[in-house]
Amino acid sequence: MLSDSMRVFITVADKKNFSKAAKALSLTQPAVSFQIQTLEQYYQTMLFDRVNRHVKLTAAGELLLDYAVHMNNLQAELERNMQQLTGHVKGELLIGASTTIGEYILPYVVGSFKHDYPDVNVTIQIMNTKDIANAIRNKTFDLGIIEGPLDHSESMEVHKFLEDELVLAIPADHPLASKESITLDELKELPYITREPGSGSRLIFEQALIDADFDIENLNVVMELGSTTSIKSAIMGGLGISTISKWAIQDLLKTGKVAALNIDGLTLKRNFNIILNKEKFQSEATGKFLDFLDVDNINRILES
Amino acid sequence: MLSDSMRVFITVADKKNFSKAAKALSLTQPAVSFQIQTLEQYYQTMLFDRVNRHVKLTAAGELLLDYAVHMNNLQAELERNMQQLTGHVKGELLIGASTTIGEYILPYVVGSFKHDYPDVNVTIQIMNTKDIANAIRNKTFDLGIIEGPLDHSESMEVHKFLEDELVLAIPADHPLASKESITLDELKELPYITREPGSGSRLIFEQALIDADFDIENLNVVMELGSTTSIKSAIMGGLGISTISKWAIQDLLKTGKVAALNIDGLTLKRNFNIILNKEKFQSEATGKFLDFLDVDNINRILES
DNA sequence: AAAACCAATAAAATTTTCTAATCAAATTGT
DNA sequence: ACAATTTGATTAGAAAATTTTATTGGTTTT
Repeated sequence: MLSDSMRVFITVADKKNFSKAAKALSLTQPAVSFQIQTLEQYYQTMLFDRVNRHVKLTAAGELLLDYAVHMNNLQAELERNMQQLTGHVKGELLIGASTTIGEYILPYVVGSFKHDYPDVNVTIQIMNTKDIANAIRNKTFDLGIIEGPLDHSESMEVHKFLEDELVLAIPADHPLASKESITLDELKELPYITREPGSGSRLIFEQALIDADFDIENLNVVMELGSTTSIKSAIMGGLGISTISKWAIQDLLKTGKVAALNIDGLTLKRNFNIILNKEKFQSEATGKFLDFLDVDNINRILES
Repeated sequence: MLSDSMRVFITVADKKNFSKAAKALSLTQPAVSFQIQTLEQYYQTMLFDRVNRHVKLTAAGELLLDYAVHMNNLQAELERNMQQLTGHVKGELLIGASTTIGEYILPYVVGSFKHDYPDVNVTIQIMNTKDIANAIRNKTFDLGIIEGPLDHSESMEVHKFLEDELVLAIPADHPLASKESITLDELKELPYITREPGSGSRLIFEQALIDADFDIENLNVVMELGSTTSIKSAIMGGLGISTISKWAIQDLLKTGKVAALNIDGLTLKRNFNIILNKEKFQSEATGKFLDFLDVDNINRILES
């Protein structure tokens, strides 16, 4: 166990700001000031230059940080070994996830995981792919699950997760609902609800249309909505139809309220990917969660 | 900085006894119990088997000790680097020394050292060579200074320190006091005061007599005393003469109260040696003290 | 069987750490 | 230039943690 003052020091060095470090540690700023002063008195030297607007490590601060980080890593390693030895897995698990995964898949997975490992505190943060990648790079998050691929980057580890497929969601009482698939010509006639520009689902759909030499202008777009949930509501309200992740409409499919159709000639598949920072020491909780993300296990969970 | 509970844990693991660890840490036994319980609750496992009469590390305890020691070493290294960087040398310095060194040389050396490094807390413990060697092996002491050589041992580092010489101390008003040296025949007639059997000085003297083919029985032993100081008093009281380290009678020589004579045909020289544990990380205080023990420096100090 | 040893526990005292409230200095925006 | 904002230091009081004192119960030793 590292001393508290060291943990505070590492955070300040990271944030370069006493107040922000305090927030990150759930402390008040004076508490942080106090801990840093304690260290500075102990080592009889300034650890930070309090220069306008931000603080900067002194040479002594750099030296201390070096050792502090090293000790912190040792501590993490110890923690993992101890949990493996005793079987008591615990700690924090921070996951960054894209919308569909975070809203429609992870809640069930985490529920099941918490059943097996009740002392692991799981936090799911829903963000876009770029922010997730950054948080993984920073080691702020333990793992990320993104929709689609990641621009290649050093020190990132990518694992395939589930396969996703956009399907055409149609209200169950719609005349076309009984079909297996429809053609692009049939699609043209239907009132289509689209996601906002830049959304991953929209990009996939439009790219597939381009690949199929279909002019997007021919779509009968009746509405643009900013979230999967609002699109689902709109479909249920009979306002139109849309292409949407099969995972996002599991509930509606099960209760028979919507039908999922394929569109002839369009491939709307993509992969969900798990991303990790190779250089981050993984806690036992992260390790167990990764084991848990095994596709067979996930299917078992999502079916029940 | 290691947390307090870790420091307590290391001590208990070392002493295998809560109460003794408490004493070593200047705490009470319940405080130690509390710290260990805190760790055990944190890791959700027993760290010690409380078995009759002593405590024993569990597997989890062994694991923790491993990391605790590693972190402790890192901390010591950090401390040294920080002190080198800032120039603020401080901390504890525990020295084990043989009698003559501890009583007649080190006090002056330490006085001078404290002048240069006031924040280093120096403790001199006077013990016999065997105990000093053990304490160095245990890493309980930072360095030892012994009279005579050390039975060779792995992981021990030996440095030559000052040269010592036993001289015949005679009251200044004695008829022979004006001579440079006396013969063994002359010595036979003088009332000789001896140290207890097993004493280093006595061994050296007797070995020299054997080497010179002189029968010890021929000595006119009038008294046996257990310390250098008591022998000095006895000599001053005119009760007899004795062979004694030249360092031990510096004061009496300077004030002209005794004379130091050589004995023809006897070599009564030996070396003081500094011993260190190669595997112990040396603090900056130890490093600076070793620099201080440079022979030229010592002579300078002892002359003033 | 009595004495000695050892760790656990409970409650009180103490020390350490934290928060709330303010302050002063520096920066930013207008 | 001036008000608003940001940032860390300071101080007093509150809260939390650690430690001590005192005591108990279980072993082992004598």
